[in-house]
Amino acid sequence: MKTQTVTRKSFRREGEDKRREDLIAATLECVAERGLAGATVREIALRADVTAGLIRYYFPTKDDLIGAAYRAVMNRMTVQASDALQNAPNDPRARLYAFVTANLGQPIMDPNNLSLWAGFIGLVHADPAMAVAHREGYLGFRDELEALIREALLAVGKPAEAIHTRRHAIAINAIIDGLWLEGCLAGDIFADGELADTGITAIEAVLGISLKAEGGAP
Amino acid sequence: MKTQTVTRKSFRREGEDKRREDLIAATLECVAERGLAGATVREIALRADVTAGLIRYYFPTKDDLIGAAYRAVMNRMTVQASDALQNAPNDPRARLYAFVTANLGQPIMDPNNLSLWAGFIGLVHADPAMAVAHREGYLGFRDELEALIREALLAVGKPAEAIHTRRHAIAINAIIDGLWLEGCLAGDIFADGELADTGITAIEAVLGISLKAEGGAP
DNA sequence: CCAGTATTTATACGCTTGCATAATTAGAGC
DNA sequence: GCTCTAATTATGCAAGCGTATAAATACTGG
Repeated sequence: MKTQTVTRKSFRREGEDKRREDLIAATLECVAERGLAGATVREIALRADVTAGLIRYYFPTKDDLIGAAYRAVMNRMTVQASDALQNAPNDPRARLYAFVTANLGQPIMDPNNLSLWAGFIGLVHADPAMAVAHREGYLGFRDELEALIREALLAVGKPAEAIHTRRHAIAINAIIDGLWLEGCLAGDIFADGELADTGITAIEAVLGISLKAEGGAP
Repeated sequence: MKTQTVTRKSFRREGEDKRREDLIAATLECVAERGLAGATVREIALRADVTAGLIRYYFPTKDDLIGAAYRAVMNRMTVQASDALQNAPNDPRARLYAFVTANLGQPIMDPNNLSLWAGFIGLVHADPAMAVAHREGYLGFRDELEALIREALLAVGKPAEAIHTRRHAIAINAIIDGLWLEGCLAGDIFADGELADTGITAIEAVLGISLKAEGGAP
């Protein structure tokens, strides 16, 4: 008769996609709470209720997991912004308005997102693969923004040549990024909606059109 | 007769300030080249041509050294921007112009600076001491900017009440931060001076005044 | 219900890390 | 030139890291 001296952790088998998602989610939790350095394989495994060895079964190396997590964050923010567009009215100016305010409010403007983003950005300079991942995300965002800007300009009968819309996209992207940063880092010193409001006002000034009321062109 | 079996590293005693500066400089090198994770006490000591133990003689803990390095970076950027102000003409609008372009050009807009900044920002959320250091730097920068904005507005006879200048400072700070970010991350895809130019144009639009030519008020 | 396999656990190894502490030495002051 | 002390080196340690690999187990298809 054999006594059960040690008990092995019971477990359930999960689909590959589910596990990957869980592991990425656990990684994001770690980074958000304790910085990139706090995202150790053991801590990640603990949060995912899994043993450390399993991580390597799904991700060849820890850096692969980290990279996947980065892409997940960026993708999530992109999707959230796109969702706001889906629910926006059909008017081009209203769509640009919705896009901007979505990026400057919850859940995109969140300290956790910034921690994640900053931790990864710090690696961009050293890791070429991360650099590629980042550039793609940045250009994708800016292109989407530029399209919105063009349509908004055309809607009020303003010229919208590529040379100008590119410049506008660069500037407005900067406004969004900058305000997003400020809000993530010190959201408590701003009134609710103040940053989104500030962003809209600044963007209206840059484009020379109104985004809220009717009638922008003279 | 005693043979010299092992040779001990020869060294010179240095002043406390000099050593601290050297150690901070070595830290910044490490972070810039290989990210925050690459800044280990041993690597830092190597670059400073010193043994690892000495670090603890000047900084109680590694985090203290990291924090000091962060403050040094921010301070350096602040000083460089202030230098640009010193050499600027006395006209308020020219001074704001100089401040903006200085922050959006070399040596402030540099990938290394971003790596350092991002690495540290990633810690802000987890480490209260870093959070304090950051907030002080941020508010200091914004206050300086707000003062420049007020003077520029007054110079052209525009109203410059605190409620408005604060908003302007928030927006323009965002423009500068956002463009600085873009330039640091992907400076190669922009023409020389393009970002500074874009920034000036956007800021002029936000304030409704010209910063280059004479005569801004109607 | 049984076998086979993909998934998961468990264990261990080698390395690096930050930090402590003892031994040494350069340089200042008398 | 001697002495004393503060600055520096050298050595070691315990903890935590990522990764490798073998053993165990839950599920799938027949």
